[in-house]
Formats: sequence, C-alpha cells, structure tokens
Amino acid sequence: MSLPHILLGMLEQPASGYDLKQSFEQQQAHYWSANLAQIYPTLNRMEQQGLLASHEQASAKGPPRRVYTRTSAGRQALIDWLRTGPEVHSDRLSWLAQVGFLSTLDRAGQLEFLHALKSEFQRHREELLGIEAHWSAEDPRFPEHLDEPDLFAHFTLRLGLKKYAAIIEWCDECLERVNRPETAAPAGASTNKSQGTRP
Amino acid sequence: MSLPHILLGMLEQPASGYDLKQSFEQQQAHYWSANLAQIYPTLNRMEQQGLLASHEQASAKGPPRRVYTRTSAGRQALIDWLRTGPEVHSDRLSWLAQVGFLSTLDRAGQLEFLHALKSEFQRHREELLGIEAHWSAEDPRFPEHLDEPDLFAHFTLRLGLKKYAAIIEWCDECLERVNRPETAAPAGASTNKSQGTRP
DNA sequence: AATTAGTATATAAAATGTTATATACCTGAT
DNA sequence: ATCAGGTATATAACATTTTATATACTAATT
Repeated sequence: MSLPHILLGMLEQPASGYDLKQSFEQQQAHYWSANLAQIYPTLNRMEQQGLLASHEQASAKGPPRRVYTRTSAGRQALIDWLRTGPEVHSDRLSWLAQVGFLSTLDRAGQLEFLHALKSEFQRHREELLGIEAHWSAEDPRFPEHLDEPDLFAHFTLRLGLKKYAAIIEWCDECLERVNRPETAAPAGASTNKSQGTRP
Repeated sequence: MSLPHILLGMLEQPASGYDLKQSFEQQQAHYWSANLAQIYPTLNRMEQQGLLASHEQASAKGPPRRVYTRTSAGRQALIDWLRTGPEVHSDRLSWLAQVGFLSTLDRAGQLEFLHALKSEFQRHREELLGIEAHWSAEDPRFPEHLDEPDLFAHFTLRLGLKKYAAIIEWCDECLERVNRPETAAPAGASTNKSQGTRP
C-alpha cells in the first residue's frame, strides 16, 4: 500500500528500521502502525530500487545498526506521492461494525459495550494529550509559532484529538439514547436498515 | 481479521454474497469494505465450519443465487464476538501521514493538498447525508423513534457524520494556519517532532 | 552464574486483501 | 442480431500484513 511512501517521509533524518518502528509507536500510533517484519524487507527493497542508501553503524547497546538515508530519487518519489493528492482509503472500523450489530445483545450487554468503547477512546485521547503536553513543555514556541515540519506534525496530532473528542461525545449520545426509558421497546416495527439485505 | 464476524452480523436476514457486497457499498462504506473475491470464499469456509447454511435459489435476473442463513452456532459466535468488547485496531490513514510530510512541498502544493482533502471529505459527508435523507423520507419514526436494530444502524451513521464534520473543520483550521502571513517562515528553528527519529 | 530486559536485524509461515480474469444468464438499446 | 450493462459466482495471481521464531550483543538484576 503506502508503507514505502510513509517510510520515505519519515526518513527526513537518517534512521534504522528499529528507529522507524519506535517512531510509529511513539508518535504515529493514532494513524499508522507497522511491525518490524514489514519494515525490514521494505527498507531492503527500497534500497534496491535506489530510493534509499544505507550504511552499517556500530552500536553501543547491541549489534550494528543499519542506518538508511533517503536518496534524491527517494525525495522525488515522496514529492510525487504528495503531488498526486490525498490517498483516502475506506476505513476498517470493526468496532463500529460491532455497534451496528448490538441489537443482538440485551440492554445490559449493549451498555457494557458502549461503556468499554468510551473508556478505550478516552485512553487513546489521554495518550495524545500526554504527547502534546510533553511537546509543549520542551518547546516554548508551541503551539502558536511552530515552523515546518513541526507545524504539520502538530496538525496530525490535532486531528487525532478532534477525532477522539467526537467519538467520546458520540459514545455519550449513544449511551443516553440506549438509557432513554420512554421508547425502551425491543425489535418489532423495524424496517431493518442495518442489514441492507432485504430481498 | 473480522470479516467473518461482520458477515455473521449482516446475516440477520438471509442473503447471497452479492447482496452482502451491495450492503457494504451502500450502507457500510464509511467503516468497512470487502470485495467479492473475499466474500465468496469466506462464506464457503463459514458454511464448512457450521456457522452458516446455504441453499440455491433461482433468480429472475441471472444465474441462481446461493443464499446463506446464519445457524444457531453462527448466532452464538456473533454474540461471543460482541461480548468480548470493542475491537479497536490502529487506524491506517495514509492521507494523515501525507499531511505530516507536507513540509516537503511548497506553500502552493500544501494548500492544494489541503483543499483536495477538504473536498474529498465533503463529498463523503454528502453521501452520508444522502443516505440519512433517504431513510428519513421513508420512515416517519426517524430519527427519534427507531427500534432496534435500526437504532444501532443510525448510531453508525451519526458517527460517520460527526467524524466527517470534525475532519472538515480541521481542514479549515489547517488552511487558515498555513495561510497566516505573520509566521510564514520556512523550516529552520524546528525541533523536528514530525520524524521522531532523532539520534 | 543465570536470568531478564532492551537494542537490533532477519526470515518463515500464515492470514488477509486486491486485482484480474472467466463463466453464465437476462434485459434493453443499436 | 449484436452489444452494453447489470446480476451472480468463482478462481488465480499477486501484494500486504500479522504472528512466530531465530540470532546476537549489552546492561542490570537476582
């Protein structure tokens, strides 16, 4: 998909596969993940294609590190990718599919699910807030006077926070609605939009 | 991943692989997609596992349809999946990764990208609004008096709308910030949070 | 001295997902 | 009549992702 392009973008500074993995976990977890068994062969392939160059570097803490650098062909490939415009794939939110099927559970099960969902996203949101707080503490220009590329990194962080805020708000609305006593009627007069498989 | 579970949830009513594909496209596009080359073998496998039963049905418009029904074991598997709580995977938003790398482009390229992004999500949002309008028109109880499972289908739709609204708002904030003349400084004093690969 | 934890790279096997292609049947348009 | 378009199923080939496993070196703990 776009892992090679993303690695290209991350290699603004030289880095090893292990470094890149750390970056995914620490700063990009809310919009991308990759594991080492994906990263290493991908870096290898990209070097063969001339997008990256690498050299070994002795490490104080373990075996030698293979440090990758973006070549000018790599930089051009990154620019080309960005110039093609945004790459929007359809999301795969299995938790939201689960919400669509919650009528299969009883009221208690539904509430339990929605509460668990809310907690999960509150946790995600707090992680991002932690990153923001840390950044803010060590950068006096944050957030009003960021230069590129920090400005764009901050944009991605802000989107994450906005998204989580929206989801948490939505969880509350769902919980409120499921708890509404008035129309606490079970299935029946349903026209069954949830399946979309009416014959 | 969870395609078998999702098919299980969708088979509240009997349906063919083709029907299920239509449902993905028409009603679940904003949170899941699957193609026929995935759906057919998966249904087959699930029947072998006893989660589904099927029978052929003559079709007026083409070759015979293989219609699948959820067995009681299938229903139980669905309940088990929902009882394990929300399945939240890390998102794969390559467009957001692209935003993080936008400092690679010049100002004009950045603005072009962000405008394209906003248009794209406005289009997505309008699609969902269309679905909502259609539903509202044919169901007099919409949206205040929905019974299950329509209630939960409506929850998923509302999340989509909230999410798109948040993203569009965020696009505007980004555009405004990139257009700000005051701090229109290029890279330089950056502490480079965007890469996270500082040595 | 042995274990545990962290850094670092790599491959094999399995599962998943995408793209391309093939078949077949029916309807409506050219 | 033929062709395009929609309905319907299926497989092959390819690409991607995940999980498991192996290796090797260092530092700190037990």
